[in-house]
Parts: sequence; C-alpha cells; structure tokens
Amino acid sequence: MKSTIPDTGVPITPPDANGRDRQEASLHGEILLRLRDYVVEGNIPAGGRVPERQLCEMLGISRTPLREALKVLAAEGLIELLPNRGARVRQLSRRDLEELFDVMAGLESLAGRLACETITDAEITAIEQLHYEMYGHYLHRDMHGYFQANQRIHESIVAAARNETLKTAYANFAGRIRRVRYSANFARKRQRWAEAMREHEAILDALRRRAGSELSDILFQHLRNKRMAAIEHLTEPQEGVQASP
Amino acid sequence: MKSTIPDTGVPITPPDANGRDRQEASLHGEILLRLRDYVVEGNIPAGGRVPERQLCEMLGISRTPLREALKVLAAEGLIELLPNRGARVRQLSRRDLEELFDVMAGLESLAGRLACETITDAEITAIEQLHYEMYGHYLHRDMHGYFQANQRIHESIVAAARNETLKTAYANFAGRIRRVRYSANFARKRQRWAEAMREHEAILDALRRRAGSELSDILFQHLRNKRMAAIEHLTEPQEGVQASP
DNA sequence: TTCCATCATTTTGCATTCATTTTTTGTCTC
DNA sequence: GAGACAAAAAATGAATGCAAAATGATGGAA
Repeated sequence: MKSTIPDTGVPITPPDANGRDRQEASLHGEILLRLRDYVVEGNIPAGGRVPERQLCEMLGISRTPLREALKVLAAEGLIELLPNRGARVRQLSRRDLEELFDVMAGLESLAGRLACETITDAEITAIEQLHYEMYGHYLHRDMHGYFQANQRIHESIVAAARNETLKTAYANFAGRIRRVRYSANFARKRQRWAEAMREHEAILDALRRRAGSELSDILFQHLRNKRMAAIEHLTEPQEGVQASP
Repeated sequence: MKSTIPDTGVPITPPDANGRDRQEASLHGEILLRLRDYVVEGNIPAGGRVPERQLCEMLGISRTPLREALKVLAAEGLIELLPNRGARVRQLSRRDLEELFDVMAGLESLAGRLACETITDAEITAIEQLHYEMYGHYLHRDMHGYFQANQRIHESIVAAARNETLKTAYANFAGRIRRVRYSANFARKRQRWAEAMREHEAILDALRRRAGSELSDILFQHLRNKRMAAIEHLTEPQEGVQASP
C-alpha cells in the first residue's frame, strides 16, 4: 500500500520527527511532513530555490503531491511562491524575526496565563524537575543541554495550557524560527545567561502561586529579552544561518 | 488570459473581500481566496462535504488548482481532509470554540501590549472616535452597528501593534470563528452589553496611558467574557450556524 | 421485512500530458 | 571583448487520464 516509494536513499527525516498533524495516510501528507522537516532543519540555504523536479526524484513521487505540499508550506510561511518562478525558502528579515519572536512571546504568555487556571501540582513538579536539570547544565556551562531543558520547560508550559489550537500555532511559529534559533548563541554573554536563569526562577514562582496575570507578564518579558539576545547580533539584512556544507 | 472563467453565476465573493495574501496572480491563489471566503461566509453547512467536481464547474477550473487550495484551507483549519473521503467543512466543537476564543484573546492581549509601545496620539484619537461611534450604537440598541464598530476597534488595536505576522495570524483565527461569531447574539443580555462597554472604557484608558501590561490583562479578560457570552448558550455538540437556505 | 453480500457508479489520489513562461545558451554586431 | 537579440532548453501552472477506494444500489437469504 501507500504506493511503493523506491527509497532513493532519501536524506530526509524519518516519517515521524515533528509532532504534528499525522496525516501520513495520504502521500501528500507524508510528503508534507518530510518536506517540512527538510526545510525546517535548514537543508536548503535561506532564499535558495526549491527545485520541484529534483525533489520529485528524491522522494520518488510525481509533481502533483509535491506541489500541494509546497502550497501548504507557503501558507505556513516557511517558503514563498513566486509566480511562474517557483518556490524559495523564505528569507527572514531582521524585522520578520522580531515579529516572530514577539508572537511567540505572546503565545507563551497566553500559555502561562491559561496554565495557571488548570495546572496540577504534578505538572509543576515536573517543570521544577526540568528547571533543576537546566540549572545543572547552566552550572556546567553546557549550552546544548541547557538549551534543550529550556525548550522542554517552555513546551511543558504550553502543554499545561490544555489548548490544542494554541499548541499547534505555537509549533508552527517555532518551526519558522528554528532555523535561526540554533544560531542564537546568546550564551556568549554570560550575563544574559544568568539573567535568564533568574527569570526562570520567577516563572516557576509565579506558576506555583498560579498567578496567571503575573506569569503572563514575566513570560512575555522573558521572551522579549531572549529576542534581544538572539537578534541584536544579526547584521541588518536577514537570516543568520546557512545550510551546512 | 487567466483561463476564461465562464462566470457560471458564481455566488462566491468578489476577488478582494478578505484583506489577505493577495496572491491572485496565479489561478491557484485566486481560487484560494474565493474558496476561503466562500467557506468563511458559511455557504456550506458545518460538517458538510465539499464536492470537488461541483466546485470545479462552479469556478470553471480543473481539479488540480482546486485541490491545492483545499489543502491550504485544511492547513488553515477551515476544512478537514478525510483520507480517500474528501473534504468537509470543519465542525467546531464547543471545546474548539473555547480554544479559538482563548487564542484570539491571547493575540489581542499581545496586540494591546505591543501597541502601547508605539501607538501614536492620532491612532488613539481614531480609536476614541470609533469608541464614541460604538457608544452611539449601544445607546440606540443597534446591535449590528455596535458589532461593526467593535470589530473595527479591535482591528485597530491589532494594526497599532505594527506586527504583520501577528495581524495575519489574527486574521486567520478570526476567519475560523467568523461563521459562529455572528450567531453569538450575546446582546440579548443587556447586562453583558453594558459590561462590555465598561470594559471598552477601561481599554481606552489603559491605551491612553500606554500601560501595556495592564491593557494586556484587560483585553484578555474582555475577550474571555466575550467567549463566555458567545459560547455558553451553545448546546454541547457544536457549531451553531447553518448555511442560509 | 431485515440483514448482508455483491456489483455498478462515483469520487478520490496521483501520474502524466499540454501550454506558457522563464531562463539559459548561442550568435551576431559594435 | 561586451552587449543585445534570438532561439533552445528548462521549469512552472494547469488540465486530463487512470487506478484504487468509497459510496450506493440491487438482490438474495434468514
């Protein structure tokens, strides 16, 4: 079933990396997932063309489902479609990034507010756990570990909001930034790192007290600071990440 | 050019109602806009099938661009695609609506916060103008006028946030609710109406003082209350609006 | 009559084909 | 050698065709 895909040594990700729609039933859905991951992971340089024919061969499919997937990715903001001139990986300007970070901040801020309404003690404990883990990474200057724990904390907050619509939107925007986010080596600034830790303390504190409005403020400000750290070092024009050679 | 559309008495909207992407250059883009409006305006009953062939004739196109548009609408959450069983207009459960309203609340709350950072006196004056207009409608018990002015106020706040990404996301979610929103005849409750007016006073006040965090709170609460009013009267299962006969 | 199996019809998913547009290549002129 | 024009090649956008799946109808057995 599912039309024998000849497995042309496709380098694209396995069919379930991103925790999203799961509409793998159709070929189009499968292609969509793989293509999205392919782009999000930065396999195509920013602004680079997305060659239909080549991808078709790579994926062993015809152009129809591929083009459908491209249309969807364009709607998601990952690529852009130039009339009669094909698809390109969207080049995010500095302004685009600022906007994206702000929207993410708004969504997390909302997530925190909602989470306070229904979060359980167990969930808070789990987040505390992650927090201490993150603190350990901080002490060991382990950027990568810190980054991962940090991300899981934020995801936990979003999950605690118990709002699938929010979660999906959050994942969508996160995907758009991901290419850049990894390059945001803000940890260079020791001071910012320490500040972020303090902010996380405050987040936990507000969460424990279920102080929704307050948490909302703290989260927004936290993300705003992150935005500053991530973006300020970019030179005007655009995205700071290229495809690995 | 652009393939003679035989104008089969298509009831769909003119090609520029919704203030969105404007990718009318391609046939696909045109179809996308028209189809989106067609669905948003409730021309197909909730949960009803979206017959490909029929729509193709109606629009005078082949199935390929139509199917591409359907895929995009599905990604936007307006319709859903059942494997091998075609597209249906998404049936929003009560829970879906609650979630959507909350996300809208979060986005507007964010918009208010951002707006406070850069809004000009002139913009505030314009919003005040709308506010008084709305108050007039309120006094005259003109539900429709009130509703429109109200909507323009909220849109003005979003515009004042100067964040295109936010604006697009906002428009997207607004589209999903639109079908239901009109049926939210919360005005029946005189008291809620008066309350909403008071909340709007508070919104304006916070805006004048550029009190971002405060405005954020007020807006969230305002939308939360709106959600209550709009949803509480729905009987459990789902959407409360049908296609007009 | 009701239930279920079988077959025809419709619909969907994808591949293929066709018509344009864009891009590249090659040649000619200055 | 640089630039301009023209033709060829490639890529895109949309239509059509075909196999698989689903829907609906028909008929037979309990």
